[in-house]
Amino acid sequence: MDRRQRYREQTRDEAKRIALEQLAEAGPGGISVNAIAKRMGVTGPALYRYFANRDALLTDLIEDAYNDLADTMQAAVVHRAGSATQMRALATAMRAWAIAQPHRYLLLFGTPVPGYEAPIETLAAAHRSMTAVLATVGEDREPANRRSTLYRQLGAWGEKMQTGELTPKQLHWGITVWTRLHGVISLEVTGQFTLTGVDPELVFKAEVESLVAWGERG
Amino acid sequence: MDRRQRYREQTRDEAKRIALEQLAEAGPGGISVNAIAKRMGVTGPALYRYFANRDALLTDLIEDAYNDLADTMQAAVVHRAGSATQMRALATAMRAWAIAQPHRYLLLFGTPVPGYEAPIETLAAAHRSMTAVLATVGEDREPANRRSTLYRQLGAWGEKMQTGELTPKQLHWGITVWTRLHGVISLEVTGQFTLTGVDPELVFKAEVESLVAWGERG
DNA sequence: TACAAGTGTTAGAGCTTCTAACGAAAGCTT
DNA sequence: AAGCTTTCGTTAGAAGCTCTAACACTTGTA
Repeated sequence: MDRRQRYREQTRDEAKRIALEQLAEAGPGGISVNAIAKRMGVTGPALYRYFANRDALLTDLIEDAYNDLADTMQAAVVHRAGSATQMRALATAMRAWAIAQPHRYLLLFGTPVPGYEAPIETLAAAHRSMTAVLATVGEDREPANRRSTLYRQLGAWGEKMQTGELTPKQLHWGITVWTRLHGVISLEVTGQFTLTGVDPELVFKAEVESLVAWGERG
Repeated sequence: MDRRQRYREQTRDEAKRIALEQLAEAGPGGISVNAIAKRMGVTGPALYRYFANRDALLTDLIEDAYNDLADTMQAAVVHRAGSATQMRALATAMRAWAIAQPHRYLLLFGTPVPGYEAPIETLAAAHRSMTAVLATVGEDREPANRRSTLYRQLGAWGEKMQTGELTPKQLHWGITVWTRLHGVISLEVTGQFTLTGVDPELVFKAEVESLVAWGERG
């Protein structure tokens, strides 16, 4: 990494940092290349040497967020023993990440930014997230030999993901964990609980315990 | 309703209709007052006689969507007997509505449009949606007399909503139904299942059956 | 018939993304 | 060291956007 390249990285990072602030303040639509440049002390068109266009900047933000979330989830489950413990750690970490930066969570799971197509780079991050989820899966005490369409698709997915010895039932459980945690978190970060007066954290914790109880049944 | 007012309604409706097309094509950011006006055969500023500004137009779209979804859910559970049947009908209707117009579902539950604050008018719609969900709740065979914080908050919410004789446990179940259905639907409409090759409909149906089974246990 | 209300127009300020052309600085090669 | 190439920043400008102001025309009412 020579000098020029390092400087280039710094400029890109600073632009992204400011973009994240704008994102938090005014949503994805509030991110303006022009305004970022102004705050960096350069003119608007200068930034186009660093990002092909506004969409490219957004794509970078999304990729970073994917990786950051995957890191967080992975770190939460590693060095922990027992699927119940791992489940609680994973769930807590995931929600904490989302609550700390709702706009970033919504960048990943909210309204998709138009023109964005998940690039191959995010595949690795998605894979790491899912691996973290699958670490919380308990053992399959009575492997189902039912061969439904869903189980066949799950089997194919498992092979593609190289998940080792996990049964379709376990993979299905992983997806269920994912959808249920996301269900609560998503409604919380979009503010859908505020009208009810019910504390979303308590709802979330109850959902996690329900998952733990179900998981311990095998 | 005199002539002028009727004409005014028509103009507003046409503008909203075109806005929905733009929404489907390019997301919320793709909605342009100017472009709508041009397609209607008038100049840009003319539309500002009908909507105070772009945000007001978006707010109208959101309100309409809220009401439409509430109508759909309400219609799904009414004239049906048995909580399991009602649950399946509600879930199917909710998902069908979301899949048929993902952009509209995301207008409600995706990234919130900045500057939008849920007006009182949507309260009624939210209430009707929740009532539909609560219709699928089975009886509470052993009412918990546990007095946790969550149950106290649920109780207060129930009184505010005038839900009649529903116990906190039943209200909690209603919220759980809501978050779990939303969890799967939300990930489906944002395209998060596509990489897995697993059919979201099958995942959704499995989740519904899991809810039905849990509900029948009381 | 006269007046008021409603609806449309053009002009324009101020913002945006993004391209084109130009000048200056930094690094590499001979 | 001299010269060439790559990189980076500038200004100018096209084309779009939201939204306001001022003006004209049509419609409904007193």
